[in-house]
Amino acid sequence: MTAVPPHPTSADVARRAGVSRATVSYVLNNADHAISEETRSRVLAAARELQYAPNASARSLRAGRSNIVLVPVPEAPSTPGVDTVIGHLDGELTKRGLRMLLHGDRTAAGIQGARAWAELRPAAVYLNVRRGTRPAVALLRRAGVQAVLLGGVPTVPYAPCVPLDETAVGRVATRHLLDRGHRRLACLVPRGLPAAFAERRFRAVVETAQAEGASVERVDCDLTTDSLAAAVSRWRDPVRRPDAVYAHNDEFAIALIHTLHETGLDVPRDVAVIGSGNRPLGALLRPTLSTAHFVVPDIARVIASSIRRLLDGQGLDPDVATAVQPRLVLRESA
Amino acid sequence: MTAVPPHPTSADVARRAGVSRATVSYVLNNADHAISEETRSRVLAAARELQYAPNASARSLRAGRSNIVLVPVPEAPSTPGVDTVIGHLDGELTKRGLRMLLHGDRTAAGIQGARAWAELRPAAVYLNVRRGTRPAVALLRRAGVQAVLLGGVPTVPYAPCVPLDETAVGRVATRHLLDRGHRRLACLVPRGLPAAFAERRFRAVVETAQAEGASVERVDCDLTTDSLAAAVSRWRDPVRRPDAVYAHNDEFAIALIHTLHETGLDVPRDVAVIGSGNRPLGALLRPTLSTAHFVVPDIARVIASSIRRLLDGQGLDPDVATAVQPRLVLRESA
DNA sequence: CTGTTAGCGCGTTCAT
DNA sequence: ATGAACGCGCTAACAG
Repeated sequence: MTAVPPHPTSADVARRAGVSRATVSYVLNNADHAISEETRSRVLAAARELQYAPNASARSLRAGRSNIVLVPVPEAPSTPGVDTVIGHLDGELTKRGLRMLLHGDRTAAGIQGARAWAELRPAAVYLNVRRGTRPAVALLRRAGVQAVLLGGVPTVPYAPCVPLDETAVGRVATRHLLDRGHRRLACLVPRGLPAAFAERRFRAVVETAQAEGASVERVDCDLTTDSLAAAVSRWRDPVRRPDAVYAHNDEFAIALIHTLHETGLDVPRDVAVIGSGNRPLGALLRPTLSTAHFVVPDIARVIASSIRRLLDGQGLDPDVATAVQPRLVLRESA
Repeated sequence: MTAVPPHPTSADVARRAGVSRATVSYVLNNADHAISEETRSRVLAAARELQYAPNASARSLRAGRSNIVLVPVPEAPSTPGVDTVIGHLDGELTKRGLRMLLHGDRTAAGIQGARAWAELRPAAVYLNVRRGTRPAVALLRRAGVQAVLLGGVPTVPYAPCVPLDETAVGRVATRHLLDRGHRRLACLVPRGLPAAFAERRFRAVVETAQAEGASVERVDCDLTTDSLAAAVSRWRDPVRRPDAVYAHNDEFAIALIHTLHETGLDVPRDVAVIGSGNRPLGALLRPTLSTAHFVVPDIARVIASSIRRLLDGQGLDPDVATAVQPRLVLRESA
């Protein structure tokens, strides 16, 4: 019996089983190649005894490809928590024989990022279009990444895109407020988040409102009592008070409703409020919160299936267009 | 000028620059070996033109190690959102010359998981002790992983541990309630989360309470109006009412306070309430919420520095013990 | 001092 | 069921 080596390789397994490395390889991952049951079990036993784990580097170096889908961790918190999307995405990818790997560096982007991502030679990369610039995509392709899928807007011509528009929740919510006849709107613009994030959402609200001739008061604020109270206090005067507020997300919506109540204003009678994200608390607190949100499981599914399809030489999953539409949940607050 | 190859390798760069592959390698990553400025810039130019990205597989295959810290994505949502920990951890690891990679499969654990993680031959692995069983750790070590750091409890003898005990927030919160003289406690046990998670927290509360001769009513519930209303309705009778409630987390605490108010009970006069997590909303809604929470940035820092130290042949960061202590934030609700 | 040759690391696969 | 070559980057040893 051979001594147990520190880092067992397929050669060690072969030695222990008394066969060649080729045989080991065939037994472990090529069901096609016929190997006698006898040898087969000897190899498996040896592998188990040595706690052999194949070296992914050597394997993908030889194969020239891997089953890795690389996902750079998003830079900013997006509407549905990163947790959720990631969790669902992983499950969907696993079903399709792919392994998700999240790349830690949140700041990597463009060419710099592409170099870092390309080093891992993944089969596919899914990333936000803002980080997936044209040269970045070109570099990834040249490095042998078979599928580069971009998420977000704008849709660009140089790579397939899942047009997941975070500002869409703002548009949908605003359209609802307009449908209810509100013409004097306000929009919270949180300072805590990366500025561009809140800013884009605000602009989407403004555009949607202006198309109907409605006005939008901009309210910069934090998720603190003082900040919101300052904003709300001037709304005690009915002349300066908006009909309805888009609160950016459900946390701010809940905080805003609370602050309005403390100021003596009623929701939705005096001011309607709508959020985004469909957090459970919104369904519970009174008045219950109307909200616009993405359907995370559906989005994860179409992303995963699109990646699978791209690897198989097909196009995007046709369900993408409908899956990325935000849903409106109407409750008491607006 | 050479034609532009599809997957440029160091050989292509060498050809284009008119030098050997060895020279390319020296220029790109061995500052020690002297190369003339002339050649040097030719190589760099060639690399840039070809958008050359080295192959991490080939590199780590040759080197026998990598600078990758592999972190299997946690199975369950833990007290501080996975997002937060991950974000901070990445920053801290980057500072120390390490690259964080998150492994997608949430279900992988034990020997099965270890095999999957070992394939990537990371320099280090950080994972929860529940998934890092003794054989799993052994397999990782045998595969050449230099540092295996476990998080969570219990502390085990076969690997270094960061004793990050999620139930500690429950203990600290409960101790506070006891200090305030409350002896009839209740504890919410959410059904939504993986059962074991809520269960463990509950048991910690019971143990802490019993040590002082206090009782704990168990309240299984969801984050819905009906569920909480059902639990709270019987508390209208002062005889059956607890003095104080540990609500598992801030969302449930907020929901509970809301439900208590609707039932006509005052917080903290009739019932005190305390949560966990220190969510911003808790500081804003009235009554403001007392809460116990982990200091995420500190935890991330000691994990990263411990990994670095383990790789350098030293022991855990001595600050670990203090960093994992939960903090108590006292406000109006308890 | 500058640059090249040669061989390694590990798993896969073709041809024998 | 096996020997041998291959994929790609690193580096010790060596030559000019």
